[in-house]
Amino acid sequence: MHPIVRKLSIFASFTPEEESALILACVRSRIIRSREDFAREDDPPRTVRFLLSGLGCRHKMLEDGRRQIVSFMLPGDACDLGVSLLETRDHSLMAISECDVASSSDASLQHVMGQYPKIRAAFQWQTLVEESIAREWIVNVGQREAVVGAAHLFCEIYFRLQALGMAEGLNYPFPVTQQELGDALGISAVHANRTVQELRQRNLIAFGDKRLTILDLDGLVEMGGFDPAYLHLEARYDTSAA
Amino acid sequence: MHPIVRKLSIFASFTPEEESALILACVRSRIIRSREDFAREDDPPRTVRFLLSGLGCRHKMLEDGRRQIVSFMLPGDACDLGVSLLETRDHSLMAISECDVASSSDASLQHVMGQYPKIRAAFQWQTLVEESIAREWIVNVGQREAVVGAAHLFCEIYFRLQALGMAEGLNYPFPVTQQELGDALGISAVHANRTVQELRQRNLIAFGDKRLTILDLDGLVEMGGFDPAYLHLEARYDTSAA
DNA sequence: CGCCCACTTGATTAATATCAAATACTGTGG
DNA sequence: CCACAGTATTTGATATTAATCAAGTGGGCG
Repeated sequence: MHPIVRKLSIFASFTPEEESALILACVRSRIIRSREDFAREDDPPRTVRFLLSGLGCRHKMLEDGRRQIVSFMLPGDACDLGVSLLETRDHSLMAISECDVASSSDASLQHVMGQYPKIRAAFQWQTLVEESIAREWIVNVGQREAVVGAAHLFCEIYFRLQALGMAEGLNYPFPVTQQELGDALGISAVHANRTVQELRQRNLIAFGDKRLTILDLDGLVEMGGFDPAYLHLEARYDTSAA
Repeated sequence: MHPIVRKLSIFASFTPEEESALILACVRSRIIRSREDFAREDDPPRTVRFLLSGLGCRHKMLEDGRRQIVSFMLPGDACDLGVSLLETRDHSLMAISECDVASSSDASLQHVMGQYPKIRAAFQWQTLVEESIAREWIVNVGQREAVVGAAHLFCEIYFRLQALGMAEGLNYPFPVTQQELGDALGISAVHANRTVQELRQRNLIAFGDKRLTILDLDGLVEMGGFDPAYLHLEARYDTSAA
């Protein structure tokens, strides 16, 4: 199944016609090298991009060189939904692993959404979920201490991949450096290292070789105070109305 | 001007017909007392609400009693845009001051958006800006130290009010307690107090009597590393296409 | 082989939390 | 108007968390 369809199918099921409309709206696809920024702050927002494969992130730099990663993008995620409504980008996009990124014009997406209300709803759903995840990150970074926040993050990625049918057991590719992990959790790389070690010592995870393995899902969920409700992974759209 | 129209007018200008369609979509309006939660996590999302007057916030509680405020809502802000697409709420809404809150059914909003593409675009814009603000909060809480984050927050509120034409000089109503300020910045109430005091000593702000006064806007902007670009306050919609 | 980068470890410092107590402010009933 | 209770703010002392500095280990790869 095409990654975009797979992602939106979390929200609703699509007819073959809708599926092909979705897929046809995405034109070019190009390979982004690992660690390459494929959109920078202040870039004029033109095309709408979709991550087809690999792991990406959104991040913001500060003047003093600090950086905050504000979300991770998984296969099927749209990178710039609706961005034509905004004058400028407010954050950058980076490929963590090598990524396959498709592009689409905003016009053709608008056209598809006009024709298929369910697709419009699905993209709107994706935007809302993204926002919900951002709010949860504020909590993660603002309130949870390092070990707890790390556990929460590992759970988030696991549940999102799981919903895509991409979790291989309790083991998933997670090629982030400890520096990047720190940038996502709002802590230093050194502290990220100690944090990972603590989770390892508690036999909750294994992390290395660019993979994360959950050794004790219940334990990790409890440690992170994780409740998957905010990911809104249940299908919602009334398909009879299509 | 009606608060909702005033807010969306940041994005685009509306014809009288569009304005009245917008206003008519909002039915009941009720007064919420200060500190009252008017939506709780796990509430089933039914109506779409709009803040007409007062100051509100979105917040999330943790099991241990900690709380994170994840955004402030100003007059004209929609509280639950598109929320009918989600099964459950993922955060609560609280009135900080006494608030006037209007309600609307999702159906009637859908109808208005179907009829007036510009209104659809305006609500989409609002959702995107909200998400951008959430991302900036992740940075604020994750990377900036307390004084800097506080300065940044005070700038954010100022620029947002300014865009609504509601900043009275450099002085605006800000009836949050220092506990709430701490909950927004991810710091303790005691530290919030010392933080406020530092900003006062530097002659950047005055804060008291439920108002915030900016004594030195340039200084505050610099202290907070504030760049208003992420608020996306420039009108964008091509009105000739209406 | 040797270099580069990520990871690891230890020691010290800085930021912030927590605990505790005192002071001011707000509204209310008498 | 005053006394009072309750809440918010302020201050000080101490504890914890995480940052920084510095040095060492280890693997992957030209």
